[in-house]
Amino acid sequence: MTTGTRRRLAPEVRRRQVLDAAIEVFSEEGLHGASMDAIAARAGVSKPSVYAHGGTKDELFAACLAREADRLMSTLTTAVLPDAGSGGADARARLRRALRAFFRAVTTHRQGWTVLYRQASAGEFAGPVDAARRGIVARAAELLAAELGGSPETALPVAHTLVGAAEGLADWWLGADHRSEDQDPADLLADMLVAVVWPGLDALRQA
Amino acid sequence: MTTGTRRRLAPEVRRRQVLDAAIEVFSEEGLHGASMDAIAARAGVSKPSVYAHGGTKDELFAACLAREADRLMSTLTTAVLPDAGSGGADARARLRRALRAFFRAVTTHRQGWTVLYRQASAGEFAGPVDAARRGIVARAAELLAAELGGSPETALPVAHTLVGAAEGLADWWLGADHRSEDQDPADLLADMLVAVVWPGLDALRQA
Amino acid sequence: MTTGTRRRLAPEVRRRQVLDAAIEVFSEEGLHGASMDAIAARAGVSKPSVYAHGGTKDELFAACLAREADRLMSTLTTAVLPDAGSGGADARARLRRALRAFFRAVTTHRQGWTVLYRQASAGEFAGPVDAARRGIVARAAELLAAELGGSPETALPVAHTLVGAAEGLADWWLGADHRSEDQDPADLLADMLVAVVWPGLDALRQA
Amino acid sequence: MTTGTRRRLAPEVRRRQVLDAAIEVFSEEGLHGASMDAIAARAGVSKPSVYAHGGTKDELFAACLAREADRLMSTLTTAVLPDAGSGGADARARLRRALRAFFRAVTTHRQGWTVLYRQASAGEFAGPVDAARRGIVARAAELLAAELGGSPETALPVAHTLVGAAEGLADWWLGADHRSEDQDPADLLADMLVAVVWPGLDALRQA
DNA sequence: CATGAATGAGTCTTCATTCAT
DNA sequence: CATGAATGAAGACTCATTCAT
Repeated sequence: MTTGTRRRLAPEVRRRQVLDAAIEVFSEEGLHGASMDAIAARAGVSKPSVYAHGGTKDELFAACLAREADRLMSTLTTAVLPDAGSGGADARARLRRALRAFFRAVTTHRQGWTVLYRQASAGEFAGPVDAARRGIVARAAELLAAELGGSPETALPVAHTLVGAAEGLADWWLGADHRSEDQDPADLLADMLVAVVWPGLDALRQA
Repeated sequence: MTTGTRRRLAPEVRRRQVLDAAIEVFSEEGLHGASMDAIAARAGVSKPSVYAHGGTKDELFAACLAREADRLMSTLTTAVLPDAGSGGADARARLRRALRAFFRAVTTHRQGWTVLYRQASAGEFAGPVDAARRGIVARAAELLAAELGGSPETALPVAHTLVGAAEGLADWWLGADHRSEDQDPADLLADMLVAVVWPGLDALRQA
Repeated sequence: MTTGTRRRLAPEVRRRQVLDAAIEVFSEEGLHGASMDAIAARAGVSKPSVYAHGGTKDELFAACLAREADRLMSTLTTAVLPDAGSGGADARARLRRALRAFFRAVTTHRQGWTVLYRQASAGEFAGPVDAARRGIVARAAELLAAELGGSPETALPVAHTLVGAAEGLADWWLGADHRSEDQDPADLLADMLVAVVWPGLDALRQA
Repeated sequence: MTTGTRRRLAPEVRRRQVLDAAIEVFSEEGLHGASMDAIAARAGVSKPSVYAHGGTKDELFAACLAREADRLMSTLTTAVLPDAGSGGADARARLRRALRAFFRAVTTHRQGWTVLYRQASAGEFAGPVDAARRGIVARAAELLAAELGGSPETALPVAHTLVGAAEGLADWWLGADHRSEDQDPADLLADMLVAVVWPGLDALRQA
């Protein structure tokens, strides 16, 4: 209808179209608030196509969840990879780099993880959502343990604290108009968060 | 149905019943996921009674939101009131006390604010929800400004960070089974959070 | 609530209050559109009082119907009583007098019969409504038969025609703004209708 | 349900099915009395189909109204078209022809206009209904003005009278059992009405 | 394959009616 | 008696899902 001809696209391309549209609509309307009609319209395809390429509404939501979780996870991992865990004077810099990656992901891709996972923190999807979030936090805990010493398990509450803090700060930045700042927002936010938490983390390490 | 007899109760009592049930169900199922039938059943009244005492679904949700926001707000305020803002050596203790109040509220009343406001961070209720959360954070910013010096505006991002961190830590504690701990969980959590953030905050104050 | 004290009134007075309110509301909202709540509010009493004095909604509507039918019926009868049926040169004058009475009733008491019976010309009340209307037309047929000669049965279609014509003309007058006319509207309308139908009726009589 | 198989039909066909059913049910039960369930059942489709093809209940009712008004209007216009307005000796014949068309339409299609428009002469639809009826009467006034001379405005009350008379007479015929008459009822009714009103109209013309 | 058309199931909301005070 | 409070039943409307083309 949009193109006049109904073009046959490769299945993976269609699937990506559908997922993109779904993420947008889920982010705006919430899990229950989003309708399959709206998703189909946003994707520019018919409703049966949505079912063909995205499956049931629940499956579709789960796929969105998984894709955004993966995206965030790989962003973090990539940012941290180089010379991780060498301890010493650069630990602060490495934390800052990881946080900057997180903030960049979140501020660039607004409708992604942060918005998405909140929709479903209760209800039928509480399980998968929690699992995904715990995955991310677990990864953060591993990194922290490498930097600060100690086992990942003891680092777990600290990781939760850190991720929560980062989300809170990102919320603040996303909430108001900060578009005119000349600095890269990710840099700014990473600096702010490091200033607040690094002294405490450093002290924990030495304890 | 619960009582078998159809008892006449004072309107305020019934309203409380309905609000309590609504908060439970909204917490479990989400705004759109919750049905008025479920709320009526949970409250042990008929659906028309829900409408009579709680109004429309939207009004009911707004009322739940308002009640929990008020509850949390007054908890915080009460905890902080005594000898606030005297600066100096007790600032750390006062922060700890406020955090303990927050954690107590959140861990005691699981289905309260933290769970509730996330349901509606997008969609039709994004506005009210955000406003409520911003109110709480603004209060935190005032307290921080009193302790650390500086204007509430500059304290705002720090407040967001702090609230986010507290929520993250609370999530961790609520997520797994920590019921057997012998210490008061609120104390434990407050100690943990203070350990992470106080050094940084202290440094900010002196800057 | 209106008076502060709930005054005990004689049952008939209460019943009249209720019926008056019911006629108003039924006229404005229609049979199904009117709610017992609205009627109670309009009457200034509580809903159980409406039931106590007016009975079920159906009974109440039937009572309204009956009261307005009676009112119209007696208006007509009264107008026609003096020296009815003397035939001859005054038949035209007597027809005019009856019509004037009809128009006066209808234009004075807008929310009465004309509006009311149309609400229910179909549905559960088709029967009673039709019966009431037929009663009125039958009375008209009797009068016509007395004037024009012939049996009431043969006069029946003529009576239907006449009543329909009167209603149509009344509709016209009620529809637009004719408030500024200096002549009594009932006189005007009666004259108009007589001008159209009398020659034909007169011819019928002689046939 | 009627067909057993769920057949795919052209939208216009389905729309006609739905409109036909709606007119029947609205005629029988009234605007408020009719339920969308009943309309769906009568049409032999599911409720969502009614919404898909007929829209909201209000829209559906408006569509029924419009269709019946158009049908009646075109019937009248068609009947009157040939050599209209030539005045003189045939005016009576032309009036008779128009009335016969009206009566044929009304007696053939019982559940049409006459029944339909009364349902809604008050309430939310008072406006549209009145407008539609006024359209018909205005057309009648034009015709009358062409025949009798004078402007359509002065003919308006006469037109209202005439339409009302025709409706009243039609009511009489529809009310009782006249099925065994050997004459075409439309002819019979037109003759009766012409006998009553023509002399008066003729006199008006010469005045 | 892609789609317009169709539907069963469920949601919010209101109403006529009746207890218990 | 008059009433506020309570409810069973029903109605308008929407949605996720699937045939038939």
